Amino acid sequence: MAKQPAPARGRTNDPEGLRRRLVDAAYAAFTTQGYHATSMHDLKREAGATGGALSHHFPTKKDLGLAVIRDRVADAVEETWIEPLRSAASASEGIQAAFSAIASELERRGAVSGCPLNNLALELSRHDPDFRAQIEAVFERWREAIAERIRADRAAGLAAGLDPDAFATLVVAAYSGAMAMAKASQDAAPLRICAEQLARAMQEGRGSPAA
Amino acid sequence: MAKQPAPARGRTNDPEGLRRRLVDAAYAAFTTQGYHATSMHDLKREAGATGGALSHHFPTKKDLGLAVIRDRVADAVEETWIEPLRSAASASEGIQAAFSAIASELERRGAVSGCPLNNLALELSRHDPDFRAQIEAVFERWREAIAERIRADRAAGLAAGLDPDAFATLVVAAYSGAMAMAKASQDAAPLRICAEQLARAMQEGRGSPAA
DNA sequence: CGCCGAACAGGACACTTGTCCTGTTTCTGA
DNA sequence: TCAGAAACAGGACAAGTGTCCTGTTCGGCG
Repeated sequence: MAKQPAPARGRTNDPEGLRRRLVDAAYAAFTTQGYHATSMHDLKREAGATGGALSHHFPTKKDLGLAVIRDRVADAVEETWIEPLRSAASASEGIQAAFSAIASELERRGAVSGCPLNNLALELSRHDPDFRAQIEAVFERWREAIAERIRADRAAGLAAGLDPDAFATLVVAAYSGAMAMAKASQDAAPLRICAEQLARAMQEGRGSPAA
Repeated sequence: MAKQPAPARGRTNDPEGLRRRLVDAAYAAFTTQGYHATSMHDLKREAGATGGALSHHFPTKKDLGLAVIRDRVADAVEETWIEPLRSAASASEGIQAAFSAIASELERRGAVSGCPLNNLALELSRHDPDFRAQIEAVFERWREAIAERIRADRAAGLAAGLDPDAFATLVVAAYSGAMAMAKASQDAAPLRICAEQLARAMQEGRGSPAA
């Protein structure tokens, strides 16, 4: 008499795993389609999760969005920018390597979804103060990593004409903007062009210190 | 006996006026909150229009979005970038003027909503091919105007070391990216910093022609 | 073994979304 | 003057939206 709604025999509790699948699905969807353009229903389906599970791990959509920025976007910046900068022979080479790797990756996959951080930044910065704070922190970490690398070069006698903080801001801005142009044209050319222009600026900046 | 639903006595047909109010409201909302975050209901209320009127002028939301890009975003780029470039004494001064005017405007109003073109570009480029084509056209017109101004300078013997097209790409990218950073930090500083770095690059580029 | 909280199932819920439809009013041209 | 089209009113509509709620099951601990 009592309803027995499919015993769900194979279920096994896996909090970390399910949470990871949810954040992965959300990261992919938010950074390609956008935050508002992605529905919770799609995420549930993509991650193979039910409403109850989703609600348990992330009570609101905003919680999921914050987790995406903190756990995925920050790592993406770390992986594509900060690590290459660390392992390169100079700031200039590290910057070129980062640009080049991403441009090649875009050309390989044939579509440009844009910079994950930038995508979420423009959509959510004014939407919610918590989002804004998280995003700003990632931008700042990125910028500071580049500036620090330039300072290291200066200590070694390179790039004496560059203002580390100011030029790092330019690098981040040029990359973000170039990616926006690349997304609009669905072509990696703006990235390659900006990389080359930045290289030229750094090369000329190797002279005497700035005013 | 027959229903007489408020005779609406004061009504006067004003197609152009109502259409303009609708596009104005949509431009303001799309560029500050975003396309998907803005509802048709809000736009109706803001523009003082009814569903019938909105549906008459813009059958779908996409039609309204395309009108915003074509009739407002393109004009905004014209006004804030192309005109200043035309009236300046040199490309460098025009670029500085554009950056400076916008940074001052942001500081005056105390909030950074971001570059209208960039906001819509990141949200809609991958959402719909028609949007992407419109946005790409605006980007290209913007970039080409800068390149053309640099070519004019070269013809006059200035900035001989600059590649007009490549540097114009860098300018557009730096501005777009700086605006994204400004939006995330709610501070115009990235704009001013990038403007100064671009000025330095142009100054150093006044030497011998590039390789 | 018994137990209890965490993990998850599955659907109800109220609300909003964009679009469309039927009328009514205004304007233009013949 | 008088159709007839364009401009607009106002609400209906289905299809979603995000969130919440009541159960059921798993897993560790005494």
